[in-house]
Amino acid sequence: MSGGHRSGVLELAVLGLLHETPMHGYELRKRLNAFLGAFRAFGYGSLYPCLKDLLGQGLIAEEEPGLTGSPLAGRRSKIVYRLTAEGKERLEQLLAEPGPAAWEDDGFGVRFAFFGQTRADIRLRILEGRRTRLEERLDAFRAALSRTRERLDSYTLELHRHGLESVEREVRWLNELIASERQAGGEPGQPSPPPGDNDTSAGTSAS
Amino acid sequence: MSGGHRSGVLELAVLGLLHETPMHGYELRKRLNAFLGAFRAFGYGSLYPCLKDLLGQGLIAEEEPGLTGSPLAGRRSKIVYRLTAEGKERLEQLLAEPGPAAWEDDGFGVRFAFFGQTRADIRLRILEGRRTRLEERLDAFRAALSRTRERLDSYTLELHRHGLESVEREVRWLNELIASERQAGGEPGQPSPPPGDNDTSAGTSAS
DNA sequence: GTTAGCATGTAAGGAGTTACATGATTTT
DNA sequence: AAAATCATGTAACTCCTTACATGCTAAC
Repeated sequence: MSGGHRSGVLELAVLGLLHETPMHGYELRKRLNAFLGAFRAFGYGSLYPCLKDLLGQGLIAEEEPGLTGSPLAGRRSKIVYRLTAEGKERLEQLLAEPGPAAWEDDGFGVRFAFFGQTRADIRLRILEGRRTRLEERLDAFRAALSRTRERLDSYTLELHRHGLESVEREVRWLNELIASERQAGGEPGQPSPPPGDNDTSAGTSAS
Repeated sequence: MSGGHRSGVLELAVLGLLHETPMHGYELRKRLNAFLGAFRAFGYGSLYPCLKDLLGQGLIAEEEPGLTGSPLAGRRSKIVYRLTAEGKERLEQLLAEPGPAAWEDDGFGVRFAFFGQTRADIRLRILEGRRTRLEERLDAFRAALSRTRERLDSYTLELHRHGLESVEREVRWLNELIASERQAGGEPGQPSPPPGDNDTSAGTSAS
């Protein structure tokens, strides 16, 4: 009934950021790109339609500055959005969602970035799901590689080797995170005990 | 004049694969996904429209089995495509194209996979372009990070740290490849002297 | 002779991107 | 008051994905 529901990374990221504090679109976009940083970036052409959509779904609302009867209330140039109760509910649902969405590159990335707002047991489930996903990918890939090995030239092989190594690297990273999560205690309900990551000796991951 | 020109990764990959040998669509798709492997995958819904399009542009052609007058010539169930002369030209143009397309994640990936068909000087230019691109990304990212550092929780920071490390890793990889290319001699015109990659001691990239 | 997998396609739509258009506010 | 940049939006388009529809061919 309200426009096509934009179910991607953006919706989640917007809800997550607005959960921390209300903001207007322009600022939201900057925070967004600082937040997702390395692995994703959005333009206004994506953000504003998304906001419109979320507004239509009642997940966010325009913040009323409390001057309904005031003579200046006609049209302000900044529109500050805040998360509604429904929005908060939806955010929690999205963050906890078990499906494949949470293991895909993008979906995992956003969810990880919001781990600070996520329950410990769900964090663990997402990390493990992601690891499983990557290991499946590795298996499928290695199988495919051994099937077609002789038909590929050395550049292609080098590309694949590098890709493989990157994925293996991420698996090791996940293993460390999972261990760290487990060690930090399994009590659910804790919003965010940060990973035990202050040691300055972590530059070289030996072996 | 002919359908919307699909200027993405797919077109290039299809042309590149058909340059090696003629194939029908089904096989092409398998080869495609084995070839791009880790970093990209396509379905028939992408491939067949692309073939149609390339056909319309005269870059590929259906292979005639030479029985125009034969009674069985009505409709075969396998359609084998081959690269035309125009297609070969376009392939070379795309592989050599200097623009940003060659430094983007996907564009770079395909081009690298086809380095075996690429002139040495162009290989070098692409590798260096990609490196520059990544270094710009690193700079922008580190700058953004130091600007907003205190507003991010430890999970977000961890995500960024990992992303940064991945990019730094790719830069090191590129550096090795560039050195290897330079060492293999700057004579242009050589289609594919493989990177000096037969040493079995390369398993651990120390430091 | 029917399941399994080869082989070719199309229609609808999702998720953003690019380019453009426009007004409000601050800086110089 | 001109320039910069903050702020909001839209229309068109890109490029690919999903789901579906359909015949052929080989195996059991």
